[in-house]
Amino acid sequence: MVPRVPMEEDFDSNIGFLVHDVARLMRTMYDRRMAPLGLTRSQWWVLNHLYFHEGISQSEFAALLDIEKATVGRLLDRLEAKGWVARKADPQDKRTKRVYLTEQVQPTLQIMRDLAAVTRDEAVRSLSAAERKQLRTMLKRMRDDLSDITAETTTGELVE
Amino acid sequence: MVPRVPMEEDFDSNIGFLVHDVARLMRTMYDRRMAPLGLTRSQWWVLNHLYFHEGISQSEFAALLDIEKATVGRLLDRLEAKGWVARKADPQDKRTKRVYLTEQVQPTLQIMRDLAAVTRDEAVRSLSAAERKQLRTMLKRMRDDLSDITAETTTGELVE
DNA sequence: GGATATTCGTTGCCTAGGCAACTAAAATTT
DNA sequence: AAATTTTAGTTGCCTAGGCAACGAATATCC
Repeated sequence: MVPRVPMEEDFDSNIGFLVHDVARLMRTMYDRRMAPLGLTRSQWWVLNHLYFHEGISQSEFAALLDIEKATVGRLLDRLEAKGWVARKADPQDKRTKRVYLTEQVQPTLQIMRDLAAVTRDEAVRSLSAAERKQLRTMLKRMRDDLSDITAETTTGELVE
Repeated sequence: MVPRVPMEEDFDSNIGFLVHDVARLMRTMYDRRMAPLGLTRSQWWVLNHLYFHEGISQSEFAALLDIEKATVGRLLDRLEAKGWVARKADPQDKRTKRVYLTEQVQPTLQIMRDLAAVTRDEAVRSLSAAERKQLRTMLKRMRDDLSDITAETTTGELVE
């Protein structure tokens, strides 16, 4: 039996939709600002992770980013087309491809980080330092919980 | 001059990406659970708003949801195809179409709300009541700030 | 060692969302 | 009143993301 919540008051304060909304607004802002550089936020996200995990396989990468292999593959297609990323065959395993950053992406990466910082600051400009810290903590806990649940329901029974 | 933040430590705690991640995980969970009912979260979002604003025009609707007219239009296409929504011509203005819920969507709406509540609870299950309240407050402030900035930069000069 | 499982990456098909360009219609200016 | 501008909605093209199915390659299990 699910607890019934009165929709009318809960509507605008629904955490799910608030998160969704804030994420969408931030994404749009990032993307709009980064568009002149020909880079989306997701692409930047990929490049940044790659910076710390050069030579990772696509499957490992998908697990790391917690997105589908197909999504990673297509993100890499676009990045490779722009010459920012290179896929190299693994000598041990003919199935796997390992991913590397190219030289020419480095300057772009730096600009991106700076632009991202600006946008991020705008999003949290009305939050105090203490609030930001709290927010981070809460979001991390939510993310970790959700990751666990996703993992459970993906690899096994659904909800019951 | 943009302040430089060391990426390594900031990476996992980047509020922008945390929000993005949590939003994605919640969306995926919602959608997965709602898939058997043939409804996505965005569609449910639209239907729920419509419940409180029957007869709204598509442009007003886009402004209300803070998404593009094109996006609203296509969401309505799918919902109309499923018979959950009806577009009717405005008698005063031949350009505008007004949107209404159909009868047969009502039971689905109720089920959706219950399912959504379950998923939402899972996402915040490790947060105390006080924390949830704080989180809501902060997210609202972020959303409102971002909305303002988006409105500014959309209708006028960019960043400078 | 051969049959079966699993894994890796791709492809196809779906929704969602943004931006830009367009048409029709209405509103405003001159 | 005619010309211009604005508005409403659609369409096209793009990225992102999920799920499912697939072929090739590897692992595992008799």
